[in-house]
Amino acid sequence: MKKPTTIHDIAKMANVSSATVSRVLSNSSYPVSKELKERIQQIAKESNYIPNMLGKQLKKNSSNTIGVIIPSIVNPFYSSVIFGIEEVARQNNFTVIVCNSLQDPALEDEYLRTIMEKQVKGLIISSISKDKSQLTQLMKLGLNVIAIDQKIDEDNVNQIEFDYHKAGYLATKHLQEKGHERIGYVTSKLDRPSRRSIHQGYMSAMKDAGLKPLVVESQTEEVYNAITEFDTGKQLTQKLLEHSPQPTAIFACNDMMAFGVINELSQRDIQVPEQVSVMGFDGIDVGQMIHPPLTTIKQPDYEMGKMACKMLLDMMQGDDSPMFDVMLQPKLLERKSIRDIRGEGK
Amino acid sequence: MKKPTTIHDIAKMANVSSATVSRVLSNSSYPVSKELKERIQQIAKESNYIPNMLGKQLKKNSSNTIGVIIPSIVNPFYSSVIFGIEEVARQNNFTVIVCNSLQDPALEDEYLRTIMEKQVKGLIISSISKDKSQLTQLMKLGLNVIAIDQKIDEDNVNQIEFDYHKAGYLATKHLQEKGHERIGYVTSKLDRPSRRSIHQGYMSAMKDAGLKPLVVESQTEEVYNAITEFDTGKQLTQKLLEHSPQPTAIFACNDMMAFGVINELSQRDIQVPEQVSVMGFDGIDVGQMIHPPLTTIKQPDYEMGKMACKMLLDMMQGDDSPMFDVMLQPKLLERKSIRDIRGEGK
DNA sequence: TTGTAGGCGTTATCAG
DNA sequence: CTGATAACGCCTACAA
Repeated sequence: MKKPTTIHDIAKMANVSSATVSRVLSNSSYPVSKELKERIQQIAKESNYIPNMLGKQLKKNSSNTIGVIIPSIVNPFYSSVIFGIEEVARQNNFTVIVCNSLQDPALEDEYLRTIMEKQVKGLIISSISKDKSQLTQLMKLGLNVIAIDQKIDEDNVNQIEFDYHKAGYLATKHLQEKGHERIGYVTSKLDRPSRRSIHQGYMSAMKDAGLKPLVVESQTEEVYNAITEFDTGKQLTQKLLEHSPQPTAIFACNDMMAFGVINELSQRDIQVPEQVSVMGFDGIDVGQMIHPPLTTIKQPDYEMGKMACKMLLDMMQGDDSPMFDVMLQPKLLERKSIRDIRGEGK
Repeated sequence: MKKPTTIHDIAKMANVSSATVSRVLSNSSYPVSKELKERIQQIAKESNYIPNMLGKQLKKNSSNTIGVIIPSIVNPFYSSVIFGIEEVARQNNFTVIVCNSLQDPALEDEYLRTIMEKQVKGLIISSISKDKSQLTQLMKLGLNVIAIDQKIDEDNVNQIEFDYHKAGYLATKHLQEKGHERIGYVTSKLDRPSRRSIHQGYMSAMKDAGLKPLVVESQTEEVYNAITEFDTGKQLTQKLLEHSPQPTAIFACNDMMAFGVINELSQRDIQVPEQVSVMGFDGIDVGQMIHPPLTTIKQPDYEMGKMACKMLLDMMQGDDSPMFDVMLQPKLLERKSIRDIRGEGK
């Protein structure tokens, strides 16, 4: 395991100065005679030269790296986002550092620190912590920030959000259009802006249609966990069914929960969608593999990742054309878990 | 956006040399008087000093970063692995760079290159490319490598694998113990060692029990994609059902495919598990949310990530205690998709 | 077109 | 205990 070759080594071998080698090997526009250029490239190849980015980056004071802080990569929603980010990053010769904050503000801060130390100049974050003081301070030191999913109300932070309100509205509206009037909404704790927005979307749609809302909210705070969501879905369904008259449709705040809803209904021999319709939220793949395939709302997660990364790179290039926040629009994935009950006695 | 403070700035403010500042701020064991130490720490804090790792790392020639190359982070199996890796990495002040190779050897090589350039000294890889020449060359240059999931037959590469063979055996055996004799195996293309091992496990178990194997293999090569697996499951089930007498149990090479199997059976009004039992493979969360909950084989993915990272860090510390390859053992998750048919006329 | 030399921020060696 | 000073690998005025 000998020392790696540097531009100086190559300079010696070629009997030129290291400056010239640098100019050739870094594809500088600086003029170098063709003959020399080729010789140097040749030698570099033969000696398996690998540039040391630390040197380069120290000099340039930037690291061709972007940081991504999200609650948990295990949440398929976020892994799609990252997938999009990573794709764009790679195309631009950037590298991605992934950080799972686990919804823990302390961890989030710790990661922010490491990111700064590593001279990362761009960050995509779905932040959960209330206190944005560290973040704003770091921005003053030159950190470019794009907030995804969870809004950050600070100047110079560009947002790229989902239109949760519209999504909630859209889902509810769709159920109404299929003739449903008693539509229940089951949701995990309304302790995050995104969840509150969906809820509000539901409320607006009900109000606009002159219908009485029926909401059941879970009180347990939890870190993302598929099974928990599922169980919550079951429990909330139980509660919901205590109401009389029973709803003809149930809208769940995420797909896992919708699975729970369907499961609970089946266990009580209530047919979906014959007796009760179910609307999900998220559009995860398995939704189309269950029975009945789940009608749901799809948020463009992968696209969010790509767009976030593009915006971030623009921002870092000091592209001073003004930036705008983006609100990504939801899409209805119509499958088979909702029944059209128009024109029926019910 | 002014220049960041360096140890020199702090040195000036404290009227000491930058050497002393370095010794204090890097927690060196080098003796510094208590009084000075405190003063420097104080000033560092007041001036919001953030160390520049590029400088440090250039000097030390290492980057406190590990690289992870996997086919795709969208595959929940790999996102669990990464989750485990990231956790251990963080605890040891390491940072993780994630690379999606998309099963493309060219991309894999590209990533390897960037990783080396960034002076990353440790790599965890699930490699898909046949040609390991670049990898071995990089190892000579000091790259520490742990291979996960996909075996790499090179010296100095430590393996941490799943026991796919045993897993396949275990699954088949379980079906047999429930009285099944005509057990079909549906699998995606047997073009990877892992898949071949499961298949062989199945074959051994059938042979040991004196039963005739019944295998249907997909011929399409594909990148990981949940829906594709599902559809493949459906198609292969169709084929399988053409055989007579029909199997009483179907074992699928992954859970998504098992979902497809179940779906196809339901569509043909074949009850699971009453008429045909189904065994999955992977243990993804949603398996317990479908109907019937899927009996399956769980590979310890998260643990694999943790272990891989621990081993890698040991390796990088030049811990010269000999390393051993690890074979992680599968576990049967018994749920409701398999029926006990012992003592029946069938 | 090429070379020289200084510096990016940090640590380590060697004197004081 | 503290301080100069020389690296680490690369880039870039500036000079030739």
